[in-house]
Amino acid sequence: MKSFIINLDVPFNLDHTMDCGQTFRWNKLKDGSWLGVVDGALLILKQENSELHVKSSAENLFGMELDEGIRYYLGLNDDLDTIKDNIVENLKLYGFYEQSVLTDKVFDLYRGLRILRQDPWEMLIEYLISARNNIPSIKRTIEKLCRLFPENKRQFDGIEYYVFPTLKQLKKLSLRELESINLAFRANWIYDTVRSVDLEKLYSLKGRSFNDKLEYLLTLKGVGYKIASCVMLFSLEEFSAFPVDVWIERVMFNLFNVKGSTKRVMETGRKYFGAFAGYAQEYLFKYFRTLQKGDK
DNA sequence: GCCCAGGGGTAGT
DNA sequence: ACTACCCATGGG
Repeated sequence: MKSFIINLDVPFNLDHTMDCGQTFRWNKLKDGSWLGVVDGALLILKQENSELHVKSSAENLFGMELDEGIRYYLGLNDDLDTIKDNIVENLKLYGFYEQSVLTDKVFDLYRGLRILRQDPWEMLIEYLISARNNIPSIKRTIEKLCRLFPENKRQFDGIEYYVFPTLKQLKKLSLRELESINLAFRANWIYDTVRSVDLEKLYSLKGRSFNDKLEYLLTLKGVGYKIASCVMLFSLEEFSAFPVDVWIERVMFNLFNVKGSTKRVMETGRKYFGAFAGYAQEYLFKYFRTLQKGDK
């Protein structure tokens, strides 16, 4: 058990980061702290202004010292000002002045929202579950999937939690067992994908080109442009990836008057927002979704 | 009962 | 390459 404080020397907002739709396994407690399972460890994070209070069940993370591992996971090394400027300038380059003003505003509104460095295998399965599904239901189903493996149960500081199943574990599940946790038509996809995915290949995609990443991901059953983009953006450090879901579809019609196939809208977003289109996507997703829902 | 949800596969153009 | 339709389930 390790407990310490990270002094934040860059803009960071824990609530925005954990509650912008990029992750399904972080949960907020009543006292304002966030609970998550990362690299097999339970992390408890609580932000108090520029202090990030950390409790961890493990001594290190991703083979790094805990402090360094958490900075990496939270994307604290990303230069948010440079990223915002890049996006805003790119929009102006294409003559989208009003859109650049809005994007600038949203970046200020949710200042400190960062893209996490999550696990590619976990993202692949979780976003397969996300297809034509709603966020509360996605979270419940992921939790049920973890609980199919009692051996994955861990305990720390009086809190019980489950680590995400390995490929080997999911391979052992029959189609019926997958269907038993309400995966519906997604059960077939997961059944096929766990039998065809090459994890070594998947992990090696980090550092490859956008097209190389996309090409491989699209070979997996149930993975189309949207899910591939989520895996790339949230776990393969592909910040030009631009996931288009029903919300972003509306946003893109709103901002650029484009509609049509996911591919077409995605390509438009990547072009107009530029190298960090994925960052723009996350901020806009949170902004428009919060607006429509009327909560918070 | 109706509608929708961080979509994708397929068959038909 | 693009489009229309279907896919199961839970929650409002």
